[in-house]
Parts: sequence; structure tokens; C-alpha cells
Amino acid sequence: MTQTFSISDLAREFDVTPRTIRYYESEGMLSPARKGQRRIYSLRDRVTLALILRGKRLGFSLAEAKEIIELYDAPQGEAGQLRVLLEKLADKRLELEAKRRDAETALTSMDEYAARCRERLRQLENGADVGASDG
Amino acid sequence: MTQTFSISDLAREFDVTPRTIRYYESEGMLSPARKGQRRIYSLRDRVTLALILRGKRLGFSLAEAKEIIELYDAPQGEAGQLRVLLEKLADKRLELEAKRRDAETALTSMDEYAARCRERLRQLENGADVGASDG
DNA sequence: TAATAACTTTACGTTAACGTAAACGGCATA
DNA sequence: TATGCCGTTTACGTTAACGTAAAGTTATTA
Repeated sequence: MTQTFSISDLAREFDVTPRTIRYYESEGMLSPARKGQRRIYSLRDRVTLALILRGKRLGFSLAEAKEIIELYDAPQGEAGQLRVLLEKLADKRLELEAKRRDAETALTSMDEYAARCRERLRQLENGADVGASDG
Repeated sequence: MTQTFSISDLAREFDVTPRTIRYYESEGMLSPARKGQRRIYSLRDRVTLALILRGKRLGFSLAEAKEIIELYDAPQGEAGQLRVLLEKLADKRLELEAKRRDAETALTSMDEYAARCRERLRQLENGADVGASDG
């Protein structure tokens, strides 16, 4: 039997509320099976939710996250469709790479700053009288 | 003479509206000099604005971006202050690294997916009579 | 001197992304 | 039988992050 999840299972796992998950469904980003009224989420639904939330963490809007998800669900029947898909993937790739670069430069300058702070702290602990002058 | 900027200078450069920049000021994230009524932005203000906008691109809220900026502006007079600062920097570093990892795994899986698409496309082009002759 | 452009403040409007509350249904258990 | 518990729909409420419009100020230019 392939695994399924209730809405509160996923809510707990991903640390969101059921309301949030239902909201994503109302935006057309999830369409879980139903058992009567109740939503039954598959492993695939779970992957989709993970994609949505990662997109959000990276600063994409839900609309943008939806676009990305739709790329992964796109039909690949004809060569034309595949070419269009590959172009869109390249576009999104650029956005993602820009975010990664942003994160990297932020990390670098933060590390440099922290290094200067540690240096200053070391001097203070040595008892050295270092005046506050900018460098 | 050290360089200054008008609000529309910065708005143009960073592709935001003057309203946005004034909003950041109202949130305590910028405090440009004034010449009469008019705001005069220094190079330092410009750096701060860049920090804010990078934070936003990475999915931080303005409140979170403000926290980060305040770390860079924190007093470093005493050893105690420096130790607290270094801890907070370490926290933010973790968040940033998580974002970078998120971006990296997203890029990886996107690249794998694109590779499968290209493979599929190659197969289609080998099997079918394709009339497209683009460059 | 009048007009134009860029700036200002004030204040109400808008949208995304949910939060929250009410009222209801089905199922297990005490 | 009733008491929770988990789920449901419906619908109004909330907040962050600005947009937009109105009305006034200063500097330059025709």
C-alpha cells in the first residue's frame, strides 16, 4: 500500500496549519484525493507541498511557486512543448541562481564582519586599549 | 565631496518607487539627511537600502531585514556586546545558509529535470520528421 | 511672473497570505 | 447516549508592504 497522509499529518510535519494547506489547494496548487469529505494526501501531494514551502522560504510568492510546480507537471508530449518547457526552466533557473548568489554574498560579508568582531573581541580581552576608529 | 543621492536617484537605481523608500524610513530602517524638507541619501544609506532589498529577495520580511541591519550597526564597545553580537550573527548565518542550501537543492533538481527533458527531446527529434530549422 | 518638475506630508485603499470563529458531520470510546 | 476528536465549509478579520490620490513646498526654467 502506498502511503497517505491526513491534513494534520502534513501540517505537523511541515509546521504549518491545516488552513494554510487548504489555502494552497484553493489556489490550485494541491488537489488531494477525498475519502468522503476528507482530504487524503499522497506522497506526490507531499512533495508538492514541500516544493511550495521551499519556494516561499526562498522569497517566491505563491503565484511564482505555482509556476514552478506547473513546470514540473507540464505535458511533454511534443517537441514544441518540450522546447517551451526548457526555456521556462532556464528562466526560473536564472532567478534561483540569483537568489543563491545573493545568499552567498550575504554569507561572505557576514563572515567577514564576524571575523572583524572576533578580532576586536580578542583585542579587548587582551587588555589592549584600542580606540574606536573606522578602518 | 562624498556622493549623495535624491530619493528618485535611488528609486531608479534599485527599481523601486520613492514610496517604498519612504516606507522603509518610516519603519526605522533608513534615516537620510535633510536639506530643508528634502531627503539626501549618503553612500551609507544606499548600502543600507541595498541590504534591505537583498533581504527581501531572499525571503526575509522587513522586520527580519531590519534585525540584520541592526546587527551591522550594533555598538561594539564592550566585550559583552561583542559576544552577544557574534551569537546573533551566528543565528542569522544559519538562516542564510539554509536559504542557500534550499536554492542549491532546487537548482540541482531543476537541472536534473531539464536534463531529462533534453534527453526526451533528443529522442523525439531522432524518431520524428522535424521540420523546424532554427539556429 | 508663471509654469514645470521634483519633492513633501497625510491619509485612505489594496492585495497576498493566511488567522479565526461558527456551525456542522462522522467515528471511536467511556 | 454522550463526549471528544478530527475533519469539513463558509465567511469575515488581520497584517505586511506598499499603491494612490490630494494638496502643499521649493527650485529651476521659459
